[in-house]
Order: sequence, then C-alpha cells, then structure tokens
Amino acid sequence: MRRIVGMARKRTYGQYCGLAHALEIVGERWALLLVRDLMLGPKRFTDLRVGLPRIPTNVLSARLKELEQAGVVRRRTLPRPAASVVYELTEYGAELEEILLRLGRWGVRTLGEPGPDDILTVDGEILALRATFRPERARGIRTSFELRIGAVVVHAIVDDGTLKPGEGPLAGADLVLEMAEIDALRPLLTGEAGPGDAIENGTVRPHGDLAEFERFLDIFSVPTAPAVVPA
Amino acid sequence: MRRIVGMARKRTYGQYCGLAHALEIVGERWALLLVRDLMLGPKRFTDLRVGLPRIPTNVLSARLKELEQAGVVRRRTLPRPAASVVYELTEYGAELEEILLRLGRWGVRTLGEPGPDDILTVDGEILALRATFRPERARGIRTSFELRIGAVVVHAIVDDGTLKPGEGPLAGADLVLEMAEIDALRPLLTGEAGPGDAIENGTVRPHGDLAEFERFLDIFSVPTAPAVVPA
DNA sequence: CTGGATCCCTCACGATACTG
DNA sequence: CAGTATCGTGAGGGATCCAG
Repeated sequence: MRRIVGMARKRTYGQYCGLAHALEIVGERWALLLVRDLMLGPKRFTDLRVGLPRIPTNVLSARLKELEQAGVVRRRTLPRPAASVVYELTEYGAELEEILLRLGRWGVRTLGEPGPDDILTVDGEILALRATFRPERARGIRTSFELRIGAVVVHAIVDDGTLKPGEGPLAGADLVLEMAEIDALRPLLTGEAGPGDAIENGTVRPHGDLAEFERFLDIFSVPTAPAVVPA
Repeated sequence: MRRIVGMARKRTYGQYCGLAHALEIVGERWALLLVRDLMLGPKRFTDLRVGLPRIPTNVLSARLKELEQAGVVRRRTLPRPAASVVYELTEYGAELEEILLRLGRWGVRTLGEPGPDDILTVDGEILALRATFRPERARGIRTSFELRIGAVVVHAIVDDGTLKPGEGPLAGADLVLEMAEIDALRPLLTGEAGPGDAIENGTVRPHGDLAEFERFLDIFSVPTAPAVVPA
C-alpha cells in the first residue's frame, strides 16, 4: 500500500523564511537568467530563446508560467496589429535588479577563462556594463562608448552619474573598444590587467584616445580584488 | 552510433557571464540556504542537518563539496581534542551576505501564510532579524530584545546602529516578545499590522513596555509595501 | 514565422539504509 | 558523528512536432 505523503507537494524547502521563499520563486534553474534578460525590457518568447540558447523550450514555458504565477513576470498581449505576446517584469520582479547586479559582480570575480562553447550574449554584456558602472566616478562626466566583442555590439552613454546602456553600435561614440575574444574585457574590469597590457597583447583595440580608454576603466570596474580559488 | 556530444559537461548555462557563473556556484538547490546557515559561524555536518531538516544527507555532502571546490566554503578539522570537522564560509563566501539579506527581504514580502509543515529555524529567524534591521533607526539607541516563537528563541542586542543577534534567551532583555504562531511576526515587520492589532488578537504577547514594542518595530522592518500577487 | 506543446532520455534530487 | 551507498522519481535537456 502506498502512503500518501503530502499530495502533490511542489518542491519546497519547508521553511517559513523569506530567503527560502525567494528561492522557491526564482531559485529554479534558468529563472534568474530569465529575469536578467527581462530587465532590459519586454521580450517575446522567441527573443528569450535567442538570449538563452541552451534553455529547452518546455523549461522556458514552465519558468514563465511559474514566474507569472508568482507575480514576478507579466504576460501581455500587444494591442494592435502585432498580435504578439510579450513578457515583462512586474514592479516586484524589477526589484530583483540590484540583487542580480550584485550577484553578477560576485560571480564575475571567479569567472576565469571561457569554456569551449561559452557564449556571450548582448543581454549579458549589458548586464555587465550596468553591474560594473560606478556612478560616483561618473559625476559630471558626459561621454559615450561602443563595445564590440566578437559579433556582440553594445554601447553605453554616460551622463553625469547616469548610465544608459543599449544594444548595437553608437554613432559618434567617444571611444570604441574592439575585441575578438569574449574574455578580453573581464581582466580589465577586475583590475587584473591594465589598458597598457591589453593594447600590447592585442586583446583590445581601442579606437580613440588612450585617456578615454582609461576613463572608461575608471567608470566601469569591479570594486574588490578577485578571490583566490583553491585548486 | 552514439555521438559524443560534450563529454562529461557539468550542468552549465553556457554563458560567459558573471551572473550565470554565480548561479553555477550557488544556484543549485539548497546551496544558498547552506550559505545562510554558515553566515552565523562555523558548523558541523550534523548542525547543518538540524538547520535544514529536509535536506538529504547525500545532497548536503555534494553541496558542501561543490561549495568548497568553488572557494565559498572551507572545510576545517578542529585542532585538539575535538577531532571534529567544521565548515565555514571563506571570505569570498561571506561576501554573499548582503545579497542573501536582500533576497530574504524580497522574498518575505510574498511569504504569505505558512504551509502545514513549514518550520521556523533559529538560523532563519536570526537571518530575519539581520535582514530587517535598520541601522539608521538604531542610532544612539541601546536596547535588547528576546523573541520566543514557539520553541525557537533568539535575541538581539542593539547598540547605536549595530546589531548583535544570537540564539537562545537573553537575561535582562528590555523586551520579550512571545508568539505561538510562526507567522505572528511577519505582518508586523512588513507593516501589514500594527502592535495594537497583534496584542489585541493575541498573536503576540509582549513582556515589557508598549513603547519598547513600538521601538522594536521601528528598528526592525521591511522597507517597502508588500507586493500585490495576482491569484 | 511565432509561440509554444510533446516525447524520450538522462541525471539530479529525495528518501532511506548503512558504514567507519 | 560524519558521512557513503543504493535506488526510485521527477525535473531538466534536447529534438521534434504542431497550431495560429
């Protein structure tokens, strides 16, 4: 005879705790990466697939339903003629932003070299810009950058302590940084390498002033030193 | 014929992104709750089991190994006569603290009623105290509280903007709050209910001044209003 | 083409028993 | 006390299929 233990108990931690509950909402696999991509604005199902190439579609469906159910994501049907469906963060979901940026900064410090089939996405790179942006160092500064990392092109407009990142090129950018490898930028942001090193070994080709390059690295950086990871 | 796809590729998101990497480290099930419990100091395997009653021991083993491997947790054998093993956070792991507190505050706002077999742990309650503590409201204040929630007893010593939480009772506490239900405190911290309501309906029995009760609620609270969750 | 649903396989998780 | 061993189940991974 089969004992009915808890009838259809969804996976839960069984703790009455804010953190445990948060993890039940956004702790499932892919969930926070989904939120990351939605931080940049409403997206369609297919857009999300493009940003998360390795997510199975059934998992994407499931996560969107769960996040919608939890009040993190809202599913909206576009009005006219589009007749398309977009997913967007609710107010509540948008409040994860600061947490994701911090978690991203924490994780980037042990990121190491990219694996053979690690990819860089536009959304990932824009997150990196937002996560490493130091408003206090951008006070009174007005400048703009374009970053080309392989096929990924993003830009950033800095204006007196504020940052407006975006995808695609930016005409008239004060500095263009061109890189072939997806891990060319990380050592610069973490302080492991300086602009001189990067230019010398050819991982970064700056189009613009060297001073502008240094200003970029001043405005965008990860505060603390990289952690030492034992083998 | 079988195609060799990626030989022993561990579960990865395939993105060169700080957030994705962070989630590969601490995004597995139970990992962040483990870190939460270790935030309170070194613990033995069995202590961790007590704090996380529903974690299978093999999963606990696996997580500890993974976190150790990732440089988040350090396994240390106690010197003399104990001959015991403790796990503790590394510097790097300890830097997750602010993130966990924020995530806890985010999650508590949609926590709702406890499920039938939701439990409250001492560690969970201490996390709640730390997460809801508002240093700016504790400036120049020196007081102490003891909380009894069912069998869980914790205390907090507030001294001019600093908080020292601990487990167990506190002799000479300025205020003792006694509750039978594990969800008696949450509505007070989120502002859904006031001290008057709680005393009237008997969910909280304060031993001490009403003014002290109000001071407690001023020092400990979740800033924003609870989110509206659609059915 | 978008926006998914379905199938099948694998492996991580969950429960429990067992060992140094 | 501090885990390892075993085994069943279900969530995730990957490919394909289908409706509007």
